[in-house]
Amino acid sequence: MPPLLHSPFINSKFRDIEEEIFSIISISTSFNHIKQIHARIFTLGLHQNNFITTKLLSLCSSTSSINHACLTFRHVSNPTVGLWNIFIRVLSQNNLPDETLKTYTLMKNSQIPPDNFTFPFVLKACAALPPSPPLGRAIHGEVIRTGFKTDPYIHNSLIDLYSKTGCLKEALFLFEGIAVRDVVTWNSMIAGCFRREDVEKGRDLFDRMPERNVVSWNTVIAGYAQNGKSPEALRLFRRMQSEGILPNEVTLVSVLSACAQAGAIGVGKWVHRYIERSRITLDIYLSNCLIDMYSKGGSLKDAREVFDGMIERSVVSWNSMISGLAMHGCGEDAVLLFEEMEQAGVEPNDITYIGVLCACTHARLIEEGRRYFKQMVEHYGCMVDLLSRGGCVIEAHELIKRMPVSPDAGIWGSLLGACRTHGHIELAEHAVVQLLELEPGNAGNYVLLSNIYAAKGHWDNVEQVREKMKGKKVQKTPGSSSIEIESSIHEFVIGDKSHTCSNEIYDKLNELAVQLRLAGYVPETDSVLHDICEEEKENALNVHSEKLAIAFGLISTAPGMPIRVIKNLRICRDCHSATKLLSKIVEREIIVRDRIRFHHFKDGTCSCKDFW
DNA sequence: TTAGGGTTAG
Repeated sequence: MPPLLHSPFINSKFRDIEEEIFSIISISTSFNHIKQIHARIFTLGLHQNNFITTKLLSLCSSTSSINHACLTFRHVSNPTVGLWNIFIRVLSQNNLPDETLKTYTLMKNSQIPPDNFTFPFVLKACAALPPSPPLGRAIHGEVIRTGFKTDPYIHNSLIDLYSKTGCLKEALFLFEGIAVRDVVTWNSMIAGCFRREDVEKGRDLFDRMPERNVVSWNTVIAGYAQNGKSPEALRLFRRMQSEGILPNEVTLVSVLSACAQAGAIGVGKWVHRYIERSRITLDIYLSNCLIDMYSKGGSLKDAREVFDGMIERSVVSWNSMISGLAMHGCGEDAVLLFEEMEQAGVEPNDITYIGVLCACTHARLIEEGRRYFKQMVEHYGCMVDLLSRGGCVIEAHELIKRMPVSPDAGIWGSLLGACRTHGHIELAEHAVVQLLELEPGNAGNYVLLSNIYAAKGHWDNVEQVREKMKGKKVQKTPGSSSIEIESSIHEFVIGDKSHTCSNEIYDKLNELAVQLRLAGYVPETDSVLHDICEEEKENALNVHSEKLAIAFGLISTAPGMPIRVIKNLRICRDCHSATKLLSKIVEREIIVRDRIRFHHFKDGTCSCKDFW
């Protein structure tokens, strides 16, 4: 890089020294430039110059040269309130809440009273700190004492603070309490509602707001996506487009995340093409989302293409690709990629380890799993899952007992799931007792226990569990399956007759049932929870949501086209064996994504090799 | 100089 300050062009053009420095700062882009400029400022004795220091601090901020910003600020003997504010802004915007608050205290100790520009950044820092409610309230008190509570920026910052720290009531109180609300006020409040999972309230505000900008749309689309309501997120995205609002990078990140959740690869591909032909930068967030969308949509090849094409990768990029490979049963490739990641010097985090252990679980790499586990003692939960699903239920339980920390619900859940597969009633009851203490409202735990009793024919116990569920007002998550046809998501629940093509779907199902029987299919009725007769059990199995989605897929797509179905829970054993046979009968590849992994059914077999 | 929206997991 050429030395900026010795450029004859610059020296001759700017006689006035202050103006020269200012011009150089305005064209500088790197830390190297800053060092040169700073040396010159010192030589010329300009380090007390407020105007120049202000510009230099802003440059430090935009190049993330925080240590240099501290150095610069420390050399000013009597900083003005404006300079304090800029320094506080640099710290706050660079995600250093502790330093921000320390500097704020230092400012007050130097007898410089804060002004309306100080508080927004101090409040932002409060929102980023864990013990923030009391701290935030203390600063709120100072805002009131100093008479700034009506400042619109500060008011918005307070709403944002309370909504980010879980005090939605306080945020709403402030929101309701002002006469003039700008678009930021509304956006902050809506984001707060979605963050606290109050989707209805967030939507109500969004519908009522007088004027919306791209951030408003992004907030509500992200809100739905993050609350697991991807079809609504995608609907809003379509509405946003029909209203002529141009999406930006942030919009598309949430849209892709919704596509990944819903397995909507058609919409996802459209977004990918949109990015390529628009002015949107394919940044690291977007690339990561594309990887996730393609792997969850069933196209590992496209995911890998995006990953391989990335110039810069974050830990999230590696995690998404590793989990993608694991999800598709490519355990060895996932492990290889993990090793590549370590060689690239990227520090793995807990999510990486979860991905790697999942890869070992799905590919039966028990020994490798044990080896990696030694590197990740804190990830006991995954190890319990690996052992449990591999059939080593007792060993898994022993491991839980040996754990140096209290096992969480996930660990007991893994053990319970394995007990179901391997029929360990006593251990299952033990796991349920632990689980119900940790998460009394989770219906899944009751359902698993009930399934174990049902599989063993202990109907009295099934009834007891059902009564307990009723008594505690626990509701089971209904199983549902969805399929994307021409960019629309069609969702089915068990016995669903609400679809407009319902008659055709049931005709197809009946036709398939006959073909299945002829091919030697025997229903696995122990997948049915209820205490009903065998024939009724068969009927209940026939109308499972995944079967409805597959039947709809068959009648809505051309012969030979693959069928992709997304299920919110695990695929049941009966649907698994029926789908294997179906893939052969109808000569189609059927790809089912369940809650944990993919099943690629082809020519009568499944990629999971009946182990999942 | 001043506020709001983004990715990966069992």
